Amino acid sequence: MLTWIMTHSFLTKLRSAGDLPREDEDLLLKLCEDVRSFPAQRDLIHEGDRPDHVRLMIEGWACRYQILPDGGRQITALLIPGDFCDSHVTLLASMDHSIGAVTDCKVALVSRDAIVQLMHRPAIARALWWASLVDQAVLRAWIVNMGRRQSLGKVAHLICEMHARLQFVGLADAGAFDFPLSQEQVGDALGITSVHVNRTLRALREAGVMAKSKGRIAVTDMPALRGIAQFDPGYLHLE
Amino acid sequence: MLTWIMTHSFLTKLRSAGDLPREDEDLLLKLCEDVRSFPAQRDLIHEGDRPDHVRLMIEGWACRYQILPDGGRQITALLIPGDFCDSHVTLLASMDHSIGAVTDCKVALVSRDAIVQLMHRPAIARALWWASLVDQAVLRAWIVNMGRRQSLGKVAHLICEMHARLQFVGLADAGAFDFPLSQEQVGDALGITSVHVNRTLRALREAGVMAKSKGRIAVTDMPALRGIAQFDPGYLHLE
DNA sequence: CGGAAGATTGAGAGTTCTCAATGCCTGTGG
DNA sequence: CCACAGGCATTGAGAACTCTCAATCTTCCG
Repeated sequence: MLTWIMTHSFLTKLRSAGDLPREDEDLLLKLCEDVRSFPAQRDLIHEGDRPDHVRLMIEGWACRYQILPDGGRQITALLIPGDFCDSHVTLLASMDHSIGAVTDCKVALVSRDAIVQLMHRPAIARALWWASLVDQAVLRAWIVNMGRRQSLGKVAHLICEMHARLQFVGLADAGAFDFPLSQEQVGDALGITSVHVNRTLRALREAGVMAKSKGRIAVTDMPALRGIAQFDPGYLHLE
Repeated sequence: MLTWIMTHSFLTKLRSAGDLPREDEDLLLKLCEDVRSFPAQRDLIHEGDRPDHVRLMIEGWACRYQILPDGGRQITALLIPGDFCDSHVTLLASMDHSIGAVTDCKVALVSRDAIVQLMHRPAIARALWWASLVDQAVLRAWIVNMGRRQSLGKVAHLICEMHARLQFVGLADAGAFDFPLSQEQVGDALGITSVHVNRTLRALREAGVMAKSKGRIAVTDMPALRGIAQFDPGYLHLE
């Protein structure tokens, strides 16, 4: 599985930043031998921690989130296989947010020193920089989503984005894919109430564009869904 | 002015990432000799452009923004002196958003090649990486702001953030600072209507925490304002 | 079978938007 | 120096969207 994700997911993403020499690929594969499992709900990293490892998602979903003084919770990013949890490690003093496992997860730990080593490899440094820029683009897209769309568009856009990202790492086919977020979690990600998420999902179902059951989504009319979401995948910089 | 901003603003930020050797500072200063002026409203970079320069804000305010198919506009970041406009240049194919001048601006252009050179300097590479991580933290804070606060808190938080950032680069004192955004632009940044921004500003004024006239804000009760905003400056990673 | 978590639904309350109308300030031209 | 146009800011009233607070239903699991 690890080998699979490194070759099909993470490396695929790195390659998007340019060609990666074969020896760099080997180096990366060797570094990720320390893989840990986390159960759903458990925090991978907690706000205030000073992690000395960089974490790479291998399996499962996780999320960045923050808790506000009034108890509100906001999810600021969803992490799927191939995503880095904390590019911060080597530079910022401490985590300004937490990362929690949405489902059971497998995460590869790479030591701080190993990352510093890796950064000396031009191709890898470029790839990590590229990944960071894509993360920024996704954050901007979320801001646009929360600011300029109402619930129907928000939910549709989230579904479109996760579908595109999952498909890119080989975890979704054209029509259906795993989507393990509860309605409560979708609400926390979009800044709306779980009750309203429920009504919105019903509206999307009744519009005939998608259906969700258990932890799985089936998109029945992708063009319509993308229309509702005003979804343009360009910001993901995939291909 | 250029020398001033380089020493007091940008370099101050870079130093936050660690000590910067004196020769690196000189190198940076020399690189920023090509400074251009842009009038308010003009785009510095337009979506779809493939810029071959990195731009550093020297004077004035600018904003990243996106226009949606339905005509809506969302500002995803505010740029003040010392901020980079486009760390993207060397890696991503094209801009996925535009950057517009809010006020008259002065911007330093650094060539792509010069940046690549700079990245070979460990201290500078680290500093640029650090700046990018802080940008991400600000984006996450905006997501939290848009998702979990209502208008009063949103506006208060934006004011607190800009005050902290301006103060860090020496452009604000404890009580007052320039704030050139129109109510329309504040609305575009926060995902609310300019009409509602107006009512919200009035509420803050009537609460006695701040006043805004022309392009200037005077905060009369910072603790109260930060309380309303639930503002915790930690995410800016200043100091 | 019982319990717990998540999903679903209804009804009323609250926030924000829309659409206009009006007021204020500034720069321009006579 | 004044009139006037244009861009913001301000205000009101009703509509639309989303939230809150329960209550009920389903599903999953021990």
